[in-house]
Amino acid sequence: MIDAAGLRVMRAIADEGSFTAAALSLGYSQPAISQMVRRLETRTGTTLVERVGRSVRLTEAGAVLARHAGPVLSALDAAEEEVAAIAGLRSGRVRLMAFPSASATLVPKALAKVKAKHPGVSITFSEGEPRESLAALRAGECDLAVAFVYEGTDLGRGEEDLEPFVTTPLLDDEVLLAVPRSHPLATSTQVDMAALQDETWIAGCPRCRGHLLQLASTAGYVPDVAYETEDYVAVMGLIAEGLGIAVIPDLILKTVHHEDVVALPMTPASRRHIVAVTTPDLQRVPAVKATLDALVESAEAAAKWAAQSSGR
Amino acid sequence: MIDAAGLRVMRAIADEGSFTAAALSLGYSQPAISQMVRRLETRTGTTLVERVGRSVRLTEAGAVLARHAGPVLSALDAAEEEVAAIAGLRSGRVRLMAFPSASATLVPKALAKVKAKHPGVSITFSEGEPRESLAALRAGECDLAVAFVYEGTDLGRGEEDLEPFVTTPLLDDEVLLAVPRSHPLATSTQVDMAALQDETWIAGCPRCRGHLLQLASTAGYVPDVAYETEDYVAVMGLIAEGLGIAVIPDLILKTVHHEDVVALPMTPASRRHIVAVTTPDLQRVPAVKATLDALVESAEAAAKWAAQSSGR
DNA sequence: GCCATCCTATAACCAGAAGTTATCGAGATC
DNA sequence: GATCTCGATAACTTCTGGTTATAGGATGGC
Repeated sequence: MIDAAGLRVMRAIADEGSFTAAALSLGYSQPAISQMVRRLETRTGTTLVERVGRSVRLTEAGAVLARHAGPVLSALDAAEEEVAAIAGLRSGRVRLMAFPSASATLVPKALAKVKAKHPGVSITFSEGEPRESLAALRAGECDLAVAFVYEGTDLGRGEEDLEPFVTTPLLDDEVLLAVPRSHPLATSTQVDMAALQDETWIAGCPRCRGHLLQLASTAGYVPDVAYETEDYVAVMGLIAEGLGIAVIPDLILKTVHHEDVVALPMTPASRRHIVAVTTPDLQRVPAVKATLDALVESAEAAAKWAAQSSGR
Repeated sequence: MIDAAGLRVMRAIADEGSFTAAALSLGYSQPAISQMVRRLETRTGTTLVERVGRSVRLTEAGAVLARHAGPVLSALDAAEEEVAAIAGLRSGRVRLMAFPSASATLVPKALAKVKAKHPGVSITFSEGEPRESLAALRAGECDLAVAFVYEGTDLGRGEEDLEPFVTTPLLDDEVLLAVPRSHPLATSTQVDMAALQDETWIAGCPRCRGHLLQLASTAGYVPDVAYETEDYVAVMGLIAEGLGIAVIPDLILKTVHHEDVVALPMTPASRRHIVAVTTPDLQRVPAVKATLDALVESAEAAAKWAAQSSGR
């Protein structure tokens, strides 16, 4: 019934003492004020201003409205400013989730970028395997997830449903075969998956295990998985001791290096795609967008560095 | 830019959890909410709600708006209620001025009526001769004045300018000649003004003095005014002691009665009109209107009583 | 796996709020 | 008494904020 614009007008009249001056101070024309007051008067059913001579004076009811204008308008301004701060990246919060090996380099770099560019934006970060982070995204407990998809597992179908989300490719991570330096194949430049039928295998996380099974399946056999651990330091240790071999993404090999383990390209080549996942709506939230952009930048830098490093 | 309606919608969405439920709770249709949110989003330049599956969830910015809705809306409601109270006569203040002899009966009766009917309305009352009360009315220091005009002095012209005001007749007060019981004319039923050329006069307030001068002037002489006082009790005392005679309005004679003074009708008959005066705007203010109505009622009752009393 | 159901988005439309310019009339000023 | 200023009014335009009707996508039961 009564709105902020009305209060603003009444306050201007109280402050300025005339319709014309109030109109000027609000950037309106004089008749606009005249009509607005009349509208308010019919709405409230009371006289709000007293037209005396060529000036006007507020009645009691009019003074009441003018008096209430202050609190209401400043509260509105506060709300507007708060939203503007979020829109202008002077404020805002992003809840980011990423799988563990992404946390090592990609995420920290991106966080640093955002922090440098938009100090007001706070990012809360937690680790989680793709399955968890996507569930959190779906549940609204997370705004942006860094996940991965193994090449070959159909995007959009299968265990994780990427349908309601938008994915942004970050890195293509080649999956390599990790064997002990003492292994007969350690000197090969390339290894055929089909030639590994009799090996003993070490599997990583459940999804990685699934990927291994799929690779073997395409090659026509079921691998003998002797060990399972999500701790890749442990995996490297196991390999170094000759207890088995494993398929390990390049990105992980870059972080947990072991001198007694060599990594070899495989045929058929296998990759995992590291992607940032969010919803179309959240992607438009400035802070989320900024974080996403930072992730893309960091990923590009990492890819360049990787290319150089593999080049020499 | 951002208004109360928008906040109300955002709060409803936050409370109800869906556009449809919010629409229902606000009495709108569902598309109205949908559009309102979109409008707000384009205005703020930020995503406010996250459309997830068949439900919606507020983003950080959306939550900010919903959070601010409470204070703003309740402040608006308070303003509205306060104005409604004034409009509904549950509140309100009237600044009433009346000339002294009106204060004796007319005004107290009217005040009592208003107080009984609208206990929330407070009336501040002060005495003042017509000149003062009209000045106060003009200056906005008074909402309603009870004044009088002597018949013969042109309404609307002369010393007090009644032009910008609206006047409501209250009583017609006959002006009588007050003489001591011992006066030769005391037994007359009617006295001609022309026959009083050689009397010694007592004048009341300046205006009453002016009226006396005018009456004498029409009768063709200048009266010998020996005493002037605004205190009518004193006037009566002076008359009773045979120090002079006076023209006194009936209403005053009713209140300050003296057994040694008799009041006689005069020819030509002279009256003063007692009126309530206010501005067209103020007359529409409920509390002022109620007080005015009460004055009219009290005046009618007084007139009836006077008719009976003069009848027997 | 399909169908019923529930939710949001969109289109097309409509009324009224809210602004404009142009002009009038009344008060105040010199 | 002429002039200047201020408010009211009229006529018109624009755009906000609603409506109904309908399409489209997600969810959940059978």
